[in-house]
Amino acid sequence: MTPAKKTKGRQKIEMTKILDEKSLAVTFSKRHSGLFSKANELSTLCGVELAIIMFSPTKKPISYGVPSVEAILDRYMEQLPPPDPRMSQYMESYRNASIQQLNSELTDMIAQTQAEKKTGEELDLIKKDRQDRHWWNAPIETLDAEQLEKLKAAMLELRNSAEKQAERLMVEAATTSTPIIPGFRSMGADGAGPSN
Amino acid sequence: MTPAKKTKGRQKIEMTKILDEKSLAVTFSKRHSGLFSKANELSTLCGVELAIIMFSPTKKPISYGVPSVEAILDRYMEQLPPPDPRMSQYMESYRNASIQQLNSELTDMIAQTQAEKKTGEELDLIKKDRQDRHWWNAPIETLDAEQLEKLKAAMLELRNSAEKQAERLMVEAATTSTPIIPGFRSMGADGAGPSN
DNA sequence: AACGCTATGTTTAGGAC
DNA sequence: AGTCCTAAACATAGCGT
Repeated sequence: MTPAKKTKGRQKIEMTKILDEKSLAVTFSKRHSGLFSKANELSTLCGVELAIIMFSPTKKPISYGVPSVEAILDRYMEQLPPPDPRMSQYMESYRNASIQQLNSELTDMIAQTQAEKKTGEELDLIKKDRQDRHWWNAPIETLDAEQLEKLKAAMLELRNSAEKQAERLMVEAATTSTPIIPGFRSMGADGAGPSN
Repeated sequence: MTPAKKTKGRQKIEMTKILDEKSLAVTFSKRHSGLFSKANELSTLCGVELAIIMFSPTKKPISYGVPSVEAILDRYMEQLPPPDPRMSQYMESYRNASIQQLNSELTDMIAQTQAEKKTGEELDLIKKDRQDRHWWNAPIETLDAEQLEKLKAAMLELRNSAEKQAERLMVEAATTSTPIIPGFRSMGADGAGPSN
């Protein structure tokens, strides 16, 4: 007998550009989310940091990144050409001084986030006592996993935008003949200025 | 009769970080190439330009890009999110926590910059050519005392923009709903992108 | 454009080289 | 780390909503 199949099921398709605009849109929609899903799995399974940037058929930029696209891009570009020695000199002191510390705090927080997830139920009890405060205003210990994720993401964003800002500003400082802050002379501690 | 299966076939695995270092390496190897393969298919089927950048478990950078990673990154860089002008009372505690620390360390670094200035002489000796495909890679001719002066100003600027960035990010983190796929960012989803 | 559906194509865990 | 193998898990084409 014939089971009378309801659909044709998945059909094999040729691996060339889809011409029909309609089905191209559908395929892109399905496959791009599939790709992101795969990326997410790879990231969580292997603890890997990655970023995907693409431009849809309608030229719209779509991106996915763990911990963030910016973080990956910055890290990727850092290791390409050996930057100017002077640049690394200042960036290094910058990183070693402030950013790295912020980074280590984040690392601890991230580790803590993992732990919190597992014992997430205990947190519900603690939360009740602190509801008069905004979540990010509360001690880390009282935040639930979701909130910690947001905070973590925010701080990671902050760290990377700070790094990027620093790079941009320092390049400007070194290449621009126009003062970044018109009228700015020096800061209190210095008072030296262009001494030589 | 028992068909006596030769293998267990594909087994379902838990979607958490793989602990066993051996199988993690294997899984990464298989899945990362699988991901690239999917990316390639998406690219050819839909004529889409995309780039994937990742850092392997051994921290090695691996990338895939059509037509090239650089092309995608450059194009992506051109559209950046505008800062959020409205700030609020939410930042009070955050300032007092992280930014304040960043601030003080920035101050220390600026002081350190003063010391660096003394060795500014040798900077003139270093003049190397290199590619400057990215803005922050632009050649830096010299870093004389006057430019160091500007650098300090830039540092102060950095501190300010870091605060503003922090405010924006924290507000976003506090108001944004949890994404289905952590880390997913579509230009249409967050409303920040200028799109085409 | 997103979601549901089913049948089928594709990927991959586990194991062996 | 790459390749081959099997069988089960998973992704998705084509269709309807």
